[in-house]
Amino acid sequence: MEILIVEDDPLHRSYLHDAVRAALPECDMVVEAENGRAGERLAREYRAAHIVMDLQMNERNGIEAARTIWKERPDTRILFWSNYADEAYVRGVSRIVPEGAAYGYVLKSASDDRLRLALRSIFIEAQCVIDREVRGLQQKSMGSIKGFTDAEYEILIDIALGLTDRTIARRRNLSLRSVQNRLQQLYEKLDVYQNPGDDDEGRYNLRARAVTVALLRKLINYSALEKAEHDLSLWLGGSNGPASGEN
Amino acid sequence: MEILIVEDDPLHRSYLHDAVRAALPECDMVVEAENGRAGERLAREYRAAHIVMDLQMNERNGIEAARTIWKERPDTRILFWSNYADEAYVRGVSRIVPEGAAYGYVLKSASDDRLRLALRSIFIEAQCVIDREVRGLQQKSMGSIKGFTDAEYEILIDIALGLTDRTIARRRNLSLRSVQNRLQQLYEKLDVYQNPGDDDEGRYNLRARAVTVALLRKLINYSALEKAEHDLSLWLGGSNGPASGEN
DNA sequence: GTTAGTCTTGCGGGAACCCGCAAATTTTAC
DNA sequence: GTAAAATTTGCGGGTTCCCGCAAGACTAAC
Repeated sequence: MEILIVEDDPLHRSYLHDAVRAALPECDMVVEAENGRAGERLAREYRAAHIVMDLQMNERNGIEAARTIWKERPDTRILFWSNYADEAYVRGVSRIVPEGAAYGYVLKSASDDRLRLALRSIFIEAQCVIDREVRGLQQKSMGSIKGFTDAEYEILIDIALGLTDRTIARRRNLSLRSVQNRLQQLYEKLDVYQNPGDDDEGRYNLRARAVTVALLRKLINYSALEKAEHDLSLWLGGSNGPASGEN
Repeated sequence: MEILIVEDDPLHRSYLHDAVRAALPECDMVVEAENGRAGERLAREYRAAHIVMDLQMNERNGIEAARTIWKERPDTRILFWSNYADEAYVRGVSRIVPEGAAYGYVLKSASDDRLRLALRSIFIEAQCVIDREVRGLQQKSMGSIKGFTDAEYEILIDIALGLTDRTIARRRNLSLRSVQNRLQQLYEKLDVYQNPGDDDEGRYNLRARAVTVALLRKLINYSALEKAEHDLSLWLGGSNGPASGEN
């Protein structure tokens, strides 16, 4: 069995290496990559079926890398090992995991034991392992309570990018008013309206405020913005006519 | 000689510990803290004169911690050891370093040797050591070329927080029009105006766009926002009349 | 089908934003 | 000192944003 490690921090990389060796004696080869781009390349080169990698890397972040890897081999098993449980990451991951694929999401703060267990569960048993805290977010983001709709998340991204209502309307194929409706909906969910009990003042610019609140709540983060910016430039460049099937 | 290490990642902490032991044989005691708050407490407890710490920690980030530590003992020598060279961090640090204090700023990507040298320079020679890349940013942020004025940075923060023009005017003791002037100035420097050669469309909401561009350029980042949000709530709470001598 | 619910769209208006213009003020330079 | 440069402020208006109201459209359940 071979395992590919994708992690930019040398210390964490060697820690992971040791952990893999210890947890999986049946593993006879460990390959390391120090960023997403190298990770993709090595995954292709070695036909890697077992990968453990960080989200948040410089050259190419984990979500991007995982997406192309899974596009080429949907049965690859990937364990995400990340510092944070930002909703942006969790949403990003569960957006790209293929049907029926085995994957895991473990926080770096987890104990050695927890990591060991996750490694064995995924790579031996082909079983999904998702950290408790992450699990919580997943529930929220998907379904029932207090979660953000895809529509709401989408428009959040759009105003975070700094688009005007009109541009958003064009991009999402909506009328101007619909865009504004979604915005109001978003403002409500983010609870951006200042407590009117106060003075009439202390007012916020709702649009800008929404973005900040989302950032502070970790609904979006730097890499989500980075990706969104990239998608946007594609859309702008690509004869902004028919919506390219960006999912 | 005693040294206090403030770093939340256990791996990095123990690496630092080893590095300190190796670089400074004259050091006879190493104390560790796992976040900014604990760092402040231990610094007070041990009257620490030599500290090496991370920026970006959960409980209380490095800049906050350094500020209170330096407020109590301005001659404390602090080596900042950080992952990133965001302008937000660099600006934040150089904003709080006391007159004549010795400090350092080394990136985690630096070699063992570079770290060793920095440790000795600061704690033995009382000499400032700032990483090349960081140095570049510092120049820019301070002085001559392409840098952002304090005024510009200030208003950037304000719109990032989602304040209206009127609220900003009140907060900074300016007229409405002056605020808008500063905004235009900021838009210009951030180069937010879309290329007019294109279609008449693709237009941005300048205010929101400015914030995103600043984030992507790492002029501001999560912890800067967090601090700004905190300052804002102080100002809002504190009978938003006379500007409290913040900073 | 009908009924209720959500989503979309248009209209209209008040508020906020963006900004050119020009006068008043402060800062800087010599 | 005086001149030049940068900031601040007011006015005015074009644009965009925020949103209440109300009429279609589409879905879901019975």
